[in-house]
Amino acid sequence: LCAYQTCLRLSRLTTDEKLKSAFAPFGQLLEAKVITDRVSGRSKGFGFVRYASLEEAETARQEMNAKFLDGWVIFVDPAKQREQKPAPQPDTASSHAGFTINKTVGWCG
DNA sequence: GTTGAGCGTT
Repeated sequence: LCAYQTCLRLSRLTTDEKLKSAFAPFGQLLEAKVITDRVSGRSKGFGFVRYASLEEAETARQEMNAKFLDGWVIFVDPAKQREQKPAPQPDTASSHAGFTINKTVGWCG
């Protein structure tokens, strides 16, 4: 992975600009987004920020965790990937030696 | 004008 995502629990008054301006000086902010409700179009009360390296995310976490933002103490936590990995199922093809038919796996070209 | 233990529209 080339980026570290961070989940933020913040005030409803906080917007993307406030989030970006609040977490920008701590590192290279690749993405700063406040989750808003699709129906009401207002903030859900949390957002996400993505940094280019881990130390930047750690610095932002240590500097902005449990700090005041828009009159509200926010929480900074590592976020889970939105794209969860498909399932790293172990291939049992090589386990059954002898019964393995020539399965075409790994044809990248 | 509302708020808090958790996770998002590409």
